[in-house]
Amino acid sequence: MQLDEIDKKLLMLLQTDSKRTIKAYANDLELSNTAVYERIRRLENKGVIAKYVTLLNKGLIDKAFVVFCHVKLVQHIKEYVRQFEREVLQLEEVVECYHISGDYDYLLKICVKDMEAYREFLVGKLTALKNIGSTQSSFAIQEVKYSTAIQL
Amino acid sequence: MQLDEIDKKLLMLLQTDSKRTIKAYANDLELSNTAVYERIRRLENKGVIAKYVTLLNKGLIDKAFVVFCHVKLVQHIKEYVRQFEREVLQLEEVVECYHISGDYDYLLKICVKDMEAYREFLVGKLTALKNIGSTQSSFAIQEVKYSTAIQL
DNA sequence: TTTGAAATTAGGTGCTA
DNA sequence: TAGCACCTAATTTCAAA
Repeated sequence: MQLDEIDKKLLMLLQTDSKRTIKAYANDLELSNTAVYERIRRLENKGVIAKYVTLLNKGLIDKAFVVFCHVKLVQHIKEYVRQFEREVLQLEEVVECYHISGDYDYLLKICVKDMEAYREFLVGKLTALKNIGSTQSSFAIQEVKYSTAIQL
Repeated sequence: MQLDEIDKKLLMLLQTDSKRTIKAYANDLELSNTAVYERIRRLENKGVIAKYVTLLNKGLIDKAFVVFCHVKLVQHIKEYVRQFEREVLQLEEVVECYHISGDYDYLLKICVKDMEAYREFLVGKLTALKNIGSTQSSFAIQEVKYSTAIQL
């Protein structure tokens, strides 16, 4: 997918705030309304723009307790791996999950209310899954940076 | 902040897709246009709704190489810690950074084009910072789950 | 530039503390 | 009676062609 400099600037603006008017983006880019409108349509159709979402303040909705959990599986048979990944998708507390290189197989980011809620998640849901070997939890002491924007 | 069941449903809808019309949310919630409009306004003013953003498809913009980097500082004097955190905020490749418990001090999530770009980031920017002790990088083999939505 | 649709505002009702 | 959440309807603004 080829993006010119205007596309990149536009995408940076959209990543920062998706609720401004097209006219506002057009002003910033020194383009016409229509030109910007068509670029956005094109970027949506090509799939570069994946979705428009609302971000919440975790502190105000009682989900400020963030934990990173490294998970090791017992066996790495394709079938078991697939099953684990399918099950993780269903766990509402898990906001991110990556299959990673290194000592552990997976890294999960979990958002819950507090330590008690995390314990319930860990004992009642995560380690209750088949094929989980060991886990190691790191607690977020502070969120230094959180961004959904990718620099272009 | 007190959220009733309607607020929670509304926030789930907004987290999933922020570009639908108010009428559409109103239909789903079986409320009037105005009632939904005023709830959204209230949630914005209270700060529960932090912002509206556009999410991009990392694969289509050459930033599909995701790395988790654990960082240990040499010294933990408040001044040095603050400086490190200030500098991390300026690193455009770093999309998330958490001060965490455990063997390492920080966990960074980094999005770049490829291994070569990561090497340049690591050598040219991250380990060039003052007070960095050791780092350990884990590469994302696969993104199993990525969500900005928090379950309410 | 125009037009239809959407967001926003205005004005009023009923419930609850 | 004050405050809140909701309604319908009028108005303004914007996306879309």
